[in-house]
Amino acid sequence: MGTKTDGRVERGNQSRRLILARTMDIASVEGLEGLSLGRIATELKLSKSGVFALFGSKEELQLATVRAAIAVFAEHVVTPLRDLPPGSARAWALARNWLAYSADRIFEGGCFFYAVSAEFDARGGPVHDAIARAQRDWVEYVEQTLREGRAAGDFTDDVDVPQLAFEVIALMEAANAQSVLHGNTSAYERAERGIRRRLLADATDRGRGEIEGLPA
Amino acid sequence: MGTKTDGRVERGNQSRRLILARTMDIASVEGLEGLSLGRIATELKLSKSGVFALFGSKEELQLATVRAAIAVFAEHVVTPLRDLPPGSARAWALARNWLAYSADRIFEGGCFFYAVSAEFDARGGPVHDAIARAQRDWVEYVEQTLREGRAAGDFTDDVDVPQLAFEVIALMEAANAQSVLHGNTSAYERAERGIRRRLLADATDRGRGEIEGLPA
DNA sequence: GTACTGTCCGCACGATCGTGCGGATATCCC
DNA sequence: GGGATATCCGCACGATCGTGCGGACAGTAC
Repeated sequence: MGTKTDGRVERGNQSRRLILARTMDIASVEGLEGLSLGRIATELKLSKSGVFALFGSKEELQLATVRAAIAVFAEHVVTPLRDLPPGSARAWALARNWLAYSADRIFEGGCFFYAVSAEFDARGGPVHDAIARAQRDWVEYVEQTLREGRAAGDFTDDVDVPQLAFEVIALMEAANAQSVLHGNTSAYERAERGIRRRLLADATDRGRGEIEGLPA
Repeated sequence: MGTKTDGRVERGNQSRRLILARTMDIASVEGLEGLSLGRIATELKLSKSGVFALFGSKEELQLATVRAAIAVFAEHVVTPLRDLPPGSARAWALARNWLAYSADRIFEGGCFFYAVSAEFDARGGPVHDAIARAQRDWVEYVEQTLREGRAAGDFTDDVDVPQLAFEVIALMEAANAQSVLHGNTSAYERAERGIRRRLLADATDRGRGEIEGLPA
């Protein structure tokens, strides 16, 4: 449909995008509760009530920030795999993408979801639910990637996919946590080595070759 | 020295203990920034200025909370190992203690340090430093345990101790994270299985026997 | 043109925050 | 006994918080 773009709405969307770009970075460092309408307005030279009006409530701003972060995450970690065929090499690339996403500080405070998951994990409410859903979707995606790799003959038939996904994700998040907390990058190498070995442990000869043929 | 107990400071210490018992639980759920003097005073039926006076500042209260949590952590995870000789069985017991410490919700929001590390990892200041120090000490303790296990002949001579410690800790924290976020306990079994397998991978025949002889 | 709608602002509100001060009370030292 | 010290309180302060209201302004629909 040639829905004419409403100039007013478009201007609002631009403001929303500007705000969310900032709130994602703030939340990755200080958490979603650290967001304050007054502070955001001051930093971006907007009025507090203007920021408020664009989202309706603080909670809605937090939810919008989570949704925006999901899009950024997907863009950096998932989308680049677009053209890779299923297999162990794809799983390996997924892990490397994630480590790069964390190490490159796409979000100022490292992985956005590590920060906000720990903040909201033990609470209730819509924000917790949105984060929990995102985390579940991510686990599901990793498991899906591994299952496809098994179907392609790169992982053994009796591989425990949820177990393998759990361990791979654990190593990734630990690398992010240690790196952000101590400001060093050695954890990424450890995670990479651990993940590589863990994938190889459940790989078939074919799957092993797919991984080992790639640059370390 | 027969330092007579001053009734005044003893009373103060009792109040401090009462307060810290509450702040540790609050912080494990809502973070150290979620602590508010007014709220604590109301919950414990104290005056806000009284709570304030006992710690001097909010930051000092946060630091005292971290110190108290370190003591609780050590009591549940480290102290029970007192009588176990060095070896792979000791390392395995350490991991199981940690998983029990998390699963039993010694702190209301799961592992205290997972919550506050994620909260303060990307910030500066004394609280960040205290948390980072605690984390470093913990990693150091795990590595020490593994080194002693190697010296006892339970792990291979060429075991990469920091790498092994990193992976074991990663699995523990991932179990805590997933369990608290989603309210299920299956992650603990996954972590246990993963840690067991990971320890066995670097164990000698002797070390393997030590672990496998124990109840699963 | 008029009527409507969405963005954005200025201003004010009640609540809560961390902190400081003065004093009441209890305990210790001499 | 008197003087010092530590706990704990009531009260008030300035700051910041999320939220609501009324209006200025711009773009849309007719």
